[in-house]
Amino acid sequence: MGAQERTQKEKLILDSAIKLFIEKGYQATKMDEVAKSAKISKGLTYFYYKNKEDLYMAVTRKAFDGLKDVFREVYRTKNKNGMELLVDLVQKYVDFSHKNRMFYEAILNFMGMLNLYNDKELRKTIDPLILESVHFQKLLDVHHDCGKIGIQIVSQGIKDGSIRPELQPELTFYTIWSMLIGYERLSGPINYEGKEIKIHVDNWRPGFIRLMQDMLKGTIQASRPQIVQGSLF
Amino acid sequence: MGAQERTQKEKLILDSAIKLFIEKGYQATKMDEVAKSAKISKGLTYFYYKNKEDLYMAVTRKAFDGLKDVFREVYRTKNKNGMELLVDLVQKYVDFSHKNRMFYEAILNFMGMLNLYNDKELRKTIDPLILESVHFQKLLDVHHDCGKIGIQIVSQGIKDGSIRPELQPELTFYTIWSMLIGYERLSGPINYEGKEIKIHVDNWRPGFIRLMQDMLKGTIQASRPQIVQGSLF
DNA sequence: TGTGTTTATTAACTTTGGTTTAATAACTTT
DNA sequence: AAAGTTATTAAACCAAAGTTAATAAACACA
Repeated sequence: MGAQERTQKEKLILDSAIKLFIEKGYQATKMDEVAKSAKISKGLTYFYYKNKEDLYMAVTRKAFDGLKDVFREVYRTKNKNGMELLVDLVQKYVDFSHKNRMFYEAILNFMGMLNLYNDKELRKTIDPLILESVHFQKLLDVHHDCGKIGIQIVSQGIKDGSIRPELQPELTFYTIWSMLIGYERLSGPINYEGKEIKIHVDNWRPGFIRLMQDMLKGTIQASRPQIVQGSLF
Repeated sequence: MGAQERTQKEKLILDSAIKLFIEKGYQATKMDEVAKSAKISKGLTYFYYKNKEDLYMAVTRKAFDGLKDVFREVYRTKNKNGMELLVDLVQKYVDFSHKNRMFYEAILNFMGMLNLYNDKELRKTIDPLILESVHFQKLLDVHHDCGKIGIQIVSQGIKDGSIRPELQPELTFYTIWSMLIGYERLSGPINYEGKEIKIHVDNWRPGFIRLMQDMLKGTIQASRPQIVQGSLF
């Protein structure tokens, strides 16, 4: 059996895992089920993946590759200035995270691991098998690639004058990214004491983007009020 | 045995769990160990807590109470305008998250659960035992309280003129909070291909706060460049 | 102070589910 | 076709979460 067939079996297992992770989440998905869904024995999944977490890393890698496509797609757009590209990126990023909840959860989980990974002491808490994993290694690259593209977009915005020149592209892009991560985490309809409070994505997003633009532009259009449909109190 | 003693045993178990979670993390901490550390039998931990996750919810509750204290402490400060309070909050929030890594991790995890909780379909993926848990219920309150305080601070800033008046307090505060969440997640020294890239908290934080201020103020001091000590590329 | 009742506590048991193993089948190479 | 390598399975293993059934301690209250 050649490498071709090997990767096909791997993919079969991966697809089964993805299907189940989307349906029931990582924890609730059992290796038995993955194997059953892929119509192989449980043991074989351990031939292709070191353990359950390694399988999850493979899923995460697919997820992050998808996110990188979003970055690339935006970056390729012609006839837009840096600020416009950044707004596009925000829109597409949020869309991605909403349309691929499980994938995005995996990406966030990986970023949590990165935090540990980048700390000499805390790195020890990560399963060494995972650190060796080809998927984890690739994820480091892809994460870095995304950062690189984002920074390029900010740089471009500074060059074309759509972003104020005294900003430092690295810090600025990472701040934008951090906003996005938090935005995604906090957004969604918020329920409290039965009643739904309308800090919903669809309300929040325009204001969020406006705030980001204000932050990056040299001037503020103070006369444009935010659109609000509901109030918290 | 009265309610007094019951809560004392509960607290004993909780403290043991916290100690171990800090040392080795949630996953790596075994219920056996928690019991042993509390010098009781394993079965008894299941008398006081429904299951391991319920115990974790109790820990999370303590964590979020601590975060709420940060919010309250800032809000009580006299002789500062809204913008200054907000900057204080950011500083204290980030300090809290750094000094209480495990607690903050628990808070973020809870926010992830909230995302599921607020979605009719995804709510089903949460263990029903947890949804009933008094700790989970209390967490909904505390989360809400924090939001309330933050929104009050922004409102105050608008009243005293330190934050531009056309901003909507709810959306604005949630945007700030989302920035904080992401900032915390992305910050820390970033290692890539062996070399350490200096997007480190200590570099990033001043620029981060400046960007936030720019976003909220009517005017931008374009002449203050960000302090940068390293470059990505 | 004795008795019934509720609450606390334990040790031993059960179950679940990730991981290993040892044996076998299939394919490759020479 | 024999030897070697890779793929595959069923069954065993085992760690750790969770349950149970029996007992002890506390309590109520007559």
